Amino acid sequence: MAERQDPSPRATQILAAARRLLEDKGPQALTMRAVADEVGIRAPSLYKHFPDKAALETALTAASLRETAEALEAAERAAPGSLRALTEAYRAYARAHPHLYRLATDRPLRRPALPDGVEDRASAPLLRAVGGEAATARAVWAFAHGMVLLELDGRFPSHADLDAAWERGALAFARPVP
Amino acid sequence: MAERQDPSPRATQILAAARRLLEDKGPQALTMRAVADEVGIRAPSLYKHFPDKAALETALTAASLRETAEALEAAERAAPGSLRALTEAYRAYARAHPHLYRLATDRPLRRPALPDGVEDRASAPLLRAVGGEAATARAVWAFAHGMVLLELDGRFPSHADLDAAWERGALAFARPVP
DNA sequence: ATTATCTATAGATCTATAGATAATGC
DNA sequence: ATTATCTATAGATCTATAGATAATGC
Repeated sequence: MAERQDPSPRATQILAAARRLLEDKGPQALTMRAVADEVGIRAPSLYKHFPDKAALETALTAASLRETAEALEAAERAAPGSLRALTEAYRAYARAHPHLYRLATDRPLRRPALPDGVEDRASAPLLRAVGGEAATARAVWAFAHGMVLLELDGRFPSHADLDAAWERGALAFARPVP
Repeated sequence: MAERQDPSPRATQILAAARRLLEDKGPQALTMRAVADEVGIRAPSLYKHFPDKAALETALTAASLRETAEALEAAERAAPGSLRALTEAYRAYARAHPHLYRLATDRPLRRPALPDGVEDRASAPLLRAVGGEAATARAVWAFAHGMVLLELDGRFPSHADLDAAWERGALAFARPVP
């Protein structure tokens, strides 16, 4: 679903404050009160601009998916057809915005409240890189998502060579199914 | 780190109640009050058996990792060397215990409080199935983790053929790196 | 003696609404 | 007129500790 209308300057400001809080201090710091403080108004006033906290989170999710799409599109332009370039770009975006990445990807999506096409746009470069094989694109997506989460959570042994694991995955999916 | 001692019957009972709550109603239902209610005591009494809520969660995490290891070992026995059998078993365990799986895998680990070797035990069957290539084992692990989370969260399109994606991943990592 | 349990409660928060007041736009 | 903002507050919870009391084990 498309954005109903241009967001007001205040709404934009609120969203920026929410993003700052989330990115700097994590999801537990993203409270309506803290957002209001950051903007310089009282918490109840936020409800004139967003119906509830979930709406704020959905807007942040949409922004993150859009930026992921942009990062992948840029990687595709720089190295057309390279799966490795896409996984590198995906990893770099997630590491640069860990909390935002998690908010956007590590839970169910409120699809009806998202702008039209943002999901498709984010997955399109990957799908092109694997020659349109949907099953392969989904497998690569899962691989990259899993790598990012395990990496962010420190779940790999500290001595693990993560570059090698990323490389191995990109390589495994690069060759067409025999 | 090994369990300091045999858990008391009460501690076992508390853990079972916590698990029931988590599995049946999700993480937000796992409160000290609810656990106590389930056991039939008052919340403050729980603290005679577990130092805090985190200790309870860590015990649940350890149980989940142990069960995952057991499921993978069983799959390995049934179909030695089959990567596909392992990913199937992994998926089946996660789907049978979605909330427990998430608690155990989708966040940082309190390693010092875990029983010795439980992490290694869970990853060993995978490592064996890929001929001891650590990078490949980590890539497969990430793939499986990502698939499970995306599946549990309903992030794939509803028409997506998830069996095909799982199959594609197992196939991609089954052939040795060229 | 020691341990488990209980009552009472501290101490923190959160999201969101109601209703009044001030500011802005026609 | 309409919109944004404010104060006040409802209504929910949570985790965890203090200190008293009951039950159990030597």
